[in-house]
This record gives sequence, C-alpha cells and structure tokens, in this order.
Amino acid sequence: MVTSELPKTGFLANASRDLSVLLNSVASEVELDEGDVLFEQGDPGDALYAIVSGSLEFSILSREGRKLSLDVMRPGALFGEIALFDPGTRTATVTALEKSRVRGVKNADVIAAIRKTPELGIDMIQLAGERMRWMSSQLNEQVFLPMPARLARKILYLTLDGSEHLSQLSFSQSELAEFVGATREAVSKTLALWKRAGVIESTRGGVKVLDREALQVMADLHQI
Amino acid sequence: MVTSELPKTGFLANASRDLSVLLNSVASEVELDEGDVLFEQGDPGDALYAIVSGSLEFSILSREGRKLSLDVMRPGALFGEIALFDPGTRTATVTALEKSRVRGVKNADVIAAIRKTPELGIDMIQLAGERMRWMSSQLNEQVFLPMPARLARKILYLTLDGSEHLSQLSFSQSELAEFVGATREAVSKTLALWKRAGVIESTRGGVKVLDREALQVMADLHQI
DNA sequence: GGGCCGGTGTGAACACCTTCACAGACCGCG
DNA sequence: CGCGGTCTGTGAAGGTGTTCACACCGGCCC
Repeated sequence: MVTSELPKTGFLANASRDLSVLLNSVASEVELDEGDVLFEQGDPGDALYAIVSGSLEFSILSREGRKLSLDVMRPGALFGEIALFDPGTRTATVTALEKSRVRGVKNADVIAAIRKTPELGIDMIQLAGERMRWMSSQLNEQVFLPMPARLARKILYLTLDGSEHLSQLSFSQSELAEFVGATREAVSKTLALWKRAGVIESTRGGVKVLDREALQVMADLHQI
Repeated sequence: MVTSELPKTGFLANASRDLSVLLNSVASEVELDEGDVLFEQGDPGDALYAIVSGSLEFSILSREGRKLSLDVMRPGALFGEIALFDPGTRTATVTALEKSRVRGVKNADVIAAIRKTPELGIDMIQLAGERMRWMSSQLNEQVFLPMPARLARKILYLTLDGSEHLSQLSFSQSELAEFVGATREAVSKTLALWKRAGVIESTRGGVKVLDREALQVMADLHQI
C-alpha cells in the first residue's frame, strides 16, 4: 500500500511494533506542499496521522480568526489521536510548513487492531497521556507567564531537535508572535532588547540563539 | 473490597461495564474531608479515580503558587487518567470541596484488565479524548477571551448540573477569580456591573444567575 | 457587646500589551 | 535598476487588568 520508510524518531521510536505494522499495512499516504492544510479546527475527523517527512504546524484558532501556534511536529510524530474514538470535530488545525508526507490510519482500523492486540491500546493511551501532559504545560505557560518568558521558552523549545540544540530558527517575528499569543510589535520590541543584550541575533525571517543560558533565565523571569 | 454503590452519572454512565467491574473489584476507596488534597501537581501518581460522592476541584498551579481552577468534578466523573501509562508526575491538583468518597484503581490493574478485555482500552482512549478536547477548549478560552467573557462562561458552566441549570452558585469572588485566572478585584467589578444590569444577584459567598440569556451574550462578547 | 476575620466594593496609580501609524530595510522580479 | 511586497523597528495613545489601599459589612466567638 505504501512504500516509503517510516522514520525512527519521535513517538514512533518508542511505540510498539504493532503500531508500525498498522502504519505499514492499512495506512494511506498524503503528500502536502508548503502551506497545505491537512485538517482544520471544526472539521470532522476520523484519522490518526504519523509524519513520514517534512514538518507540520499544530495550531488552534479563536472564533475571530486569531491563531495560536502550539507546536512544530517533525518526522516520527503522531497526531490527531483525539479523533480516534471520540466522535467529534478537530480541536486544532494542522498545516504543512514545507513539502511533507504523512500517513493516516482510519479510526475503524485502529479499533479493529486494538481488539486483536490490546498492547496497541496501551500504546495509544500512553500517547494520549503524553499529549495531555504537554497540553497542560501549554495552558500553564499561557496563563501564568508574561509574554517575554513565553517567547524565550518557545524559542528554546523550537530550537530543540531531538536532543540537539539548533541555534538558528527560521520564523518571522509575526510567526513567533503567533506562537506566544502576542502581537508582532511586542515580539519585535522584546527581541530588540535581547539583541542589544547579545542574547540573540536576528535577521530577516529568522532568529539565532547566541546565549542559550541567558534565554533560560528569561524563560523563568517574570519581567523582561 | 468496597461496598458502596457507584453513581450512574458522568462519564461512568456511558462507560463500558468492564470499567465498572474493575472499579468494583480491585479499587480501593478513599474518604476525603472538605479541603483535603487527593493529590498535588508534581506528585508521582499511578492511579485512576472515580468519584463516588461529593465534589472535587481540579486545578493547576504556577511555580509562584498562583492557582487556576479548571473544573468541579461530581459523582461519576473519572480523572487522573494521564498517570495511567505515562510514568511521570501529576499535572494538576485535586482537592475536595466537601466530604467526598473516591475510588482509585492502580495503573497496573488497569493495564492487566486491558490485556484481558481490549474493549476497556478503547473506553480509556475515549476518556482521554474527551479530556483533551476539554483541555483544548480551556486553552482556547484562556488565551483568546477577555476576563468578563471567561467569567460569564465559568459561571454558566458551573451552574450546569447534568442537563439542569442551577441558578445558585456557592463560590466567593476570590474563588471565582481563581477559576477565570484574574484577581478578586477585577471579578468584583465585573459582577458589580452585571448586578446593576439585573443579570445576576450576589450575596456573601455566592452568586445567583437571574438572566441566563444575558450571561450567554456576555460570554461571547469581547468587551464588557 | 466588642473585636476580629473573611468577604465585598471601589478608587488611584501603574504595568503590560494592543492598536495604530509610519519609516526604513531587504528581496524578488519585471 | 527600480518597484512592490513583506519583514522589521519604534513611537504614541489607549485599554485592560493588576497592585495597592482603604472602607464597609456581616458573622462568629470570647
């Protein structure tokens, strides 16, 4: 059905073999170009996805169209698991940040597979647990932290690649603003401060982390 | 092992029989007095709970000790499911609002039960899905809605009992403030406005909803 | 009753972030 | 090369909620 190799990173790395089998048998592969929307908040959804290649943005939308970006998902990531057994609409929007390939499994297929191998159910619950833990931390940050701390945290988080630290981050200030839930101007002013302090370097469409330690401090501080 | 009857409301009402069986066999019952903390954010946790009687508050804490209350859980509610298979610490704090009884099942017992009856795994995933959907809506509200709208929504939400509308809500303004993530003063000023408009009535330690429709409007508005 | 404590009402000053406005920089493209 | 669009920098004004400060009110307990 599908031929390309599944990546061995992200959640898939420690998921059971059962899930890989499922993704290699009944899954259907989808190709996305940069900017393509895989699904949108409010859509009915009945599939779980795994990222084969590329990167996708995970975001939620307000009724007025404001966007809060939450995560950038990379190969090996699994998502869309809410839709698995809870019939309802998508609670988030997923957009391709570059040319990407994802593999989707219908909920009916996953249910059938769980009935055969309960171990898969346990994996899925573990996945849900991780996601909830992460959602909970996002809520905590958004509610309790001031904008600069949220910005510092998101920059640190987004420059994590596995256990590596990338110093270069390719997001415009407007995109960063969507990640921290603030305006472009506010982000711009904070970045300007940090730039003057030698913590970061900023170029058109990107930010480079110079002093990771200093950013860690900003992430915990409650003023500038 | 336990003798008291399980309530037939909340999530338990539509959960499979398998879960009820589990809760009636291997569960251990805990008695809580008003103010008792069942578990606290950061604690290691390995149990799933069901509420038998009473009511419990579900909240998250900031590092500085600020509290955001998220929900009041009633008989039939299940919670603590993150801890089931994701070894880690609690992401929230659960406190008894009155004398309550809860029944807890250890994760090992649930895992064993799922291996026997996969259907239970499917139930658990559905539970996790509902919780995530709800968490997602909370994040959305906290980030995108101004304080008065959040207050109106929480009051409406907390006066829902099953499908009934209670008009009386027994929370002080400080407690309401913890629910909306704002200060007592801000809540007080907003309630004063609504009181003058005849939408609510407020007494010491409580609020009474007079005009539910009007509150619904407030909940959608983006200014007072 | 008197004192005290927790809850309530409200104003003033302030902080933080938004909105609006505009200028300059960079880049691709005709 | 010059033009248009997007990205960036920054200031002024405004709004929303916080912090601080204080008055008042109602119960409860000695």
